[in-house]
Amino acid sequence: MSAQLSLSLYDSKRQEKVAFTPIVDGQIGIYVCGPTVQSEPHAGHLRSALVYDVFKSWMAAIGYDVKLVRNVTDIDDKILDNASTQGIDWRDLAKNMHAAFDQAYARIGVEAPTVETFATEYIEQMQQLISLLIERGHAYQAADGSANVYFDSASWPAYGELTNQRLADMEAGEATASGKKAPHDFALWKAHKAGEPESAAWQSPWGAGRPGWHIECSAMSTGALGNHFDIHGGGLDLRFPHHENELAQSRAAGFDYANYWVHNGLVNSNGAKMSKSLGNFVSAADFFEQDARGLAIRYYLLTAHYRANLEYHDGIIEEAKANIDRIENFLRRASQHVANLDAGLNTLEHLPQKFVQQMNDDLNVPAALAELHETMRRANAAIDAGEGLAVEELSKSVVAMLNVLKINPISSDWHQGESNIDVAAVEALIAQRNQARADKDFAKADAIRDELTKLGVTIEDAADKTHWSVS
RNA sequence: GGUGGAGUGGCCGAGAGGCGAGGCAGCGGCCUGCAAAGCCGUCUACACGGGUUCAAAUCCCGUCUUCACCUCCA
Repeated sequence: MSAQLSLSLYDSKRQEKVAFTPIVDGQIGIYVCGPTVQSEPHAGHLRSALVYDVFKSWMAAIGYDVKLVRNVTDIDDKILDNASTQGIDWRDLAKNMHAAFDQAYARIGVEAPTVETFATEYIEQMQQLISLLIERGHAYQAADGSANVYFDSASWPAYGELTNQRLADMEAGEATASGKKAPHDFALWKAHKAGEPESAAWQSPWGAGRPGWHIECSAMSTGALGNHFDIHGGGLDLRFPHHENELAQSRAAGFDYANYWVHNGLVNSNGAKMSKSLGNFVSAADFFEQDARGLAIRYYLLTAHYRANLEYHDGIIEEAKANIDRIENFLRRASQHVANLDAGLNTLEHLPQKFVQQMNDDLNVPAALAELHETMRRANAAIDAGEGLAVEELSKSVVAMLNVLKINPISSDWHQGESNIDVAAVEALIAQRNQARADKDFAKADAIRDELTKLGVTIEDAADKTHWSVS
């Protein structure tokens, strides 16, 4: 039985872990809600993007042809507001923020999705979808004669099926505005408002305006993957109303839509969801200040299961760095015993069975990391015991696991960052120190080590030579 | 009020009826000129109260606490 047959996922709609079966054998189409490019990325954006990146690479590792579609919401109230506040064109704000996101993703090793869709490039499809919904009796133009078009939630009895809620039980919200029939009807098309830039309005059968948020995703996902696709993902906070509305309008339009829904947990700080008002907000920039290289950030973001919320506090990136150091130390040690360890080992044959099982079991990365550490421990012990065959096998397993998770510190993905260390000078000092050690002049040896420490150089005396690294 | 979660050792964090996940920090030891690295050991935890069972952190009932969503949110 091949590994790909045993992949299981927690489907948030069914609310249970289920065996995954693709629509087309050997292929997986995933749509995931990306960010609204209104301001700089934060810790949560990074985690979300990383989760689906790991999904994608794991599915590819076990033999699937994966098409990952991630959208960019580049037209939205907040974008217009923020641009207006900053006195710049909203399109420039969106473009700049999009670049900031891309850069942050790249720094933690998140690959570009197979396809990236932009809301502003799907206006045509959104309008067609809205027309279809009106035709089918599931949407209506506002009674006040404005260009607003709403989804008629009462016309769709299954509304609430994603999150197991009934309209009657939900909080009523404010009074209905702008010609809405019911409080939970949501905007498909929003009429252009006075004061908003002309560039943010598109002509439509209902009048000038712009799309509502939910319809964007229905149009982009089905546009890129077809009306029936495998997996829809996004942050836990998007389940309601965003995904519920997406599902309702897509089904009401006659689409099968997604077979599985997955939701990633949030990054919490002080036990609560980050927010600017609570003062527990962690930006991507805050992260990179602590780890310019990005690898420890990636490691940290992988330490919790993707569905669980992940706790952030000061020092936790340092802790992740300690793990990376341990991995790096191991690789340096192992490479003295095993040739070509840094070769592209990521095939299933080198992965421990337990690791494969854990990854297949709803992407249990923390448990897979436990297997990584366990294997490193055994490999270290084998090195101590001089068991060459075991050393080779275990070391290759370690490298294969690191490559699958893309946390291999010696991979070219993770350049050390620029350093102004004078290599020749460092090596000269080390040579002097080793001479002093040979002469048993330990006071001098220690003085040189202190000097190196001041330069930020950490040394390690092995049997044959002294290794050094920049901290 | 509704919906979905969570409470695990100093911290992070898996697991989910029996076999002490793992990491970080700490402590003891081996090794080493000393460090570092590594290994071994140690710290043996599952909110509370009942119940089921030969056996419960894991199942059942109840209680408490807490988070998310129902407004934009990854």
